[in-house]
Amino acid sequence: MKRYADVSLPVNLDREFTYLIPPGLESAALVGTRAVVPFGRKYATGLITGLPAATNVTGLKPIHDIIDPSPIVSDELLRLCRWIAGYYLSPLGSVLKAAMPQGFSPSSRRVVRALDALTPDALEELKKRAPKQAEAAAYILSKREASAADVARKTGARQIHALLNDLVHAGLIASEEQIPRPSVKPKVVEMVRRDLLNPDLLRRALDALSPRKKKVRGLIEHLLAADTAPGASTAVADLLRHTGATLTQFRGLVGSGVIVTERVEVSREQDFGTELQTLGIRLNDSQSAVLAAIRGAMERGGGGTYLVHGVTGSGKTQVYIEAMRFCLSLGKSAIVLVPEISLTPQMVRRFKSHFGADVAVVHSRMSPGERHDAWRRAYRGEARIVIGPRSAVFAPLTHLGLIVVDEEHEASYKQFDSSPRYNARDVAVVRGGHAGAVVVLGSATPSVESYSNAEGGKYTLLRMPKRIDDVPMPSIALVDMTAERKRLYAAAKEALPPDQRSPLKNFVQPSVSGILRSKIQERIERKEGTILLQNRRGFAPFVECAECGYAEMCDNCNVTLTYHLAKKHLRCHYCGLIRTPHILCPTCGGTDIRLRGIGTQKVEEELGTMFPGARIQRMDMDSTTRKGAHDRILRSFARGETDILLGTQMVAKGLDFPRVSLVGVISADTQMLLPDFRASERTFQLLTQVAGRAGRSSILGEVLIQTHQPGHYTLVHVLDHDFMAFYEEELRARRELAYPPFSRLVLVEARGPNEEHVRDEAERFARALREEGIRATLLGPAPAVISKIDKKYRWHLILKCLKEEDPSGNAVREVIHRAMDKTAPRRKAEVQLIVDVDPAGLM
DNA sequence: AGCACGCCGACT
DNA sequence: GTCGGCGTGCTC
Repeated sequence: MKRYADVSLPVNLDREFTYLIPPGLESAALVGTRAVVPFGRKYATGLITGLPAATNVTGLKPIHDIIDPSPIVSDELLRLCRWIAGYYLSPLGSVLKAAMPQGFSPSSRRVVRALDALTPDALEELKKRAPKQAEAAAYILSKREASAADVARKTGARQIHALLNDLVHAGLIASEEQIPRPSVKPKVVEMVRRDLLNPDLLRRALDALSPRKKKVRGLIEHLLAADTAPGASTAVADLLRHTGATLTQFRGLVGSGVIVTERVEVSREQDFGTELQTLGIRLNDSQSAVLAAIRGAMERGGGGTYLVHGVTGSGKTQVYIEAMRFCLSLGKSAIVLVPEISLTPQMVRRFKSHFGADVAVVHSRMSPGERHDAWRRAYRGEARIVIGPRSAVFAPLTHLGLIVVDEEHEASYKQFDSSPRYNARDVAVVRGGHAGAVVVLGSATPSVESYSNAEGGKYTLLRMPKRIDDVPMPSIALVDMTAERKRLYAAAKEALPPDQRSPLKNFVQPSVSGILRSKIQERIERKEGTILLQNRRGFAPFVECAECGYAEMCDNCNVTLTYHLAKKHLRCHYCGLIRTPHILCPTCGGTDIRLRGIGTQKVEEELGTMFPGARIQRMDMDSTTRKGAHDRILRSFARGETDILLGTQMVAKGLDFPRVSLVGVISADTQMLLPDFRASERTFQLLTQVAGRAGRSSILGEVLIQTHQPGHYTLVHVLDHDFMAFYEEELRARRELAYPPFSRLVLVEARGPNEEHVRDEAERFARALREEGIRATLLGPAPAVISKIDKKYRWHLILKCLKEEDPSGNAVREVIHRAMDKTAPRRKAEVQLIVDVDPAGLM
């Protein structure tokens, strides 16, 4: 029998702890089960990650309890989590936390109780000596029992534990650690098994009842009349609601043995409804070829990664569905990763219509209970397909045969805001490798990294160059907004009497050009749909004084505030700050405060004046906050009740509406010119995606992109639908500057409220890296592009290591590790040091 | 990450 | 003495 267990705890500590396995828990303490263990002064829940035969640590504490009857993390998943911890330089505990649903690792809470010695007299006495303690004691006395957190909140005490300890030592209160039961429990419903009912018993009970007990008689009659097919059952709650009988009456019948009930676990996942399955779908030649390659790989069973480069409208989803169907037929399970933004009810219905209850969907709007249930259905093998955003890569499925990563280029696969900062696409490739599952990365605009992996032979490239039903690619044209501006300006001057033709001060160019305007007008008349993309929400992203150039800035962040029309206020898109705009310029007292730049709300307003009577719908984060709003907007557009769908990148992803014949891009210049090495790639992807929304049926699609940079290579290649040309040109630029895929990037960020301390930490870390002999180019440390967010200053240090020098990146990670250990001791508490391996962006 | 512990200064 | 506000070190 093993006597020791290594436990990984969900704390930001980069190591595991060894515990004794007490008698009685020997058979329960398995790798992959959760253990409740004493940790410091508290109890914490961690995962058993190993059962070492021996240890040289002394003073071991025993495991307090084992939660799970069997492992909830398989060896395969644990190995994956270990890989993530190593590759992304994050503690295993935080990886496991990300891999499990919320609330799976409860820790104890301190609860204090008033003792008899705590009398009103004693309280009076205490008040003179220690007012703060007295305040806490009074609260505890009034409640008899309270959590330390409650006492802290009520009294505002900073060092609550020290204070409570004093009260404990004075013999006034008692203190203990309470371990909460897991907060989410399976939802259990009591059911009446109608197929197990005994009609004779029911009839006898009915005869014995007085005729006045109408409700109970109704209940029994209802059961007698009911369907008795095998497995037929009714929830007790439904039965009572239906018949009007009370629970007490029902319990009476159960007590006398007339009715038998059973408790059944049910899922809280909401029903999205299903769409009628499109019958008789025939795959075209390239779809069939791609499917055949994937099926072949699954049959061989050796795994492998496939990059499916299929143009927009080439029918990638149908290929995924057929691959999944084949995967299930082999008795294996599948994961489908989808960017959060395209996990629309429309998409969910599509998958559900094919696979029904075999699918568990996870998404960000689900409650903890719903997530828990989806996880459980996958864990128990009831759902063999899990669809979700990046965290779905951790789905607790066994016999994994297929992982699909849809829109593999999407930045949302990379977790950037908390540890572990992993990229789910890359984790999927590794998981597939471990599990022998086939990994399919799909995109119309593959990431430069993935495409180069395919070229280098790491992935197998599969192409789908044509749209289904041979629908032609839309025609794309650029609108030169600088030329347009000159023309409009000249025309405006022309309209004035010759003696007044001095430079026009208040000339404002509309955000919709003349040509785009007339194309929209045509669509409205023909009752076809128009999609307009403007990837900035709000009304105006800058508010400026025309006289001195002052711009309204956020108090907490180094960014301009965006003006929002509905509430007529300024909002920070980084920290959420809201305030009213100045009426007079706070620096020069100027009166000419202008709303500059273009947000979706501004375009919406302009469209309203341009096309009176047109039905315009705006779709962005502000208009889709309410649950179901997203679905409502799209449905209305699909039914032709909306003429123009205007929005941020939400309108670019995965929508499929045959009636759309025109796509307009108001401007992509700001995004294209961002100081980030991926700015061009992002822009190419977004524009190609949105262009793909146009012309999916017999109507020829048309796309207009407005720009001040008509010669930019990104736009030129979007025009030509030429991914390869863009890729080649982008790759040249990346090679020149040694950016990925030629190098590996690690972004180190120091963050904190004191800029000097932040800079010191960044510099100290850079020194430590050099001392440890880092073999990489160091850029910085320097203030980040956005040098302050939420009152915290940010300094960046970028590590660029050539793949030729350190192909696996292990050497560099090793050095970073040592530098972290070296610099951790004297680090200022308020300064955070964040290490981001393979960052999505450098801003 | 919590939390304890120790040290300091302010307050009384 | 109490009460905050640090920095430092530990958690099997």
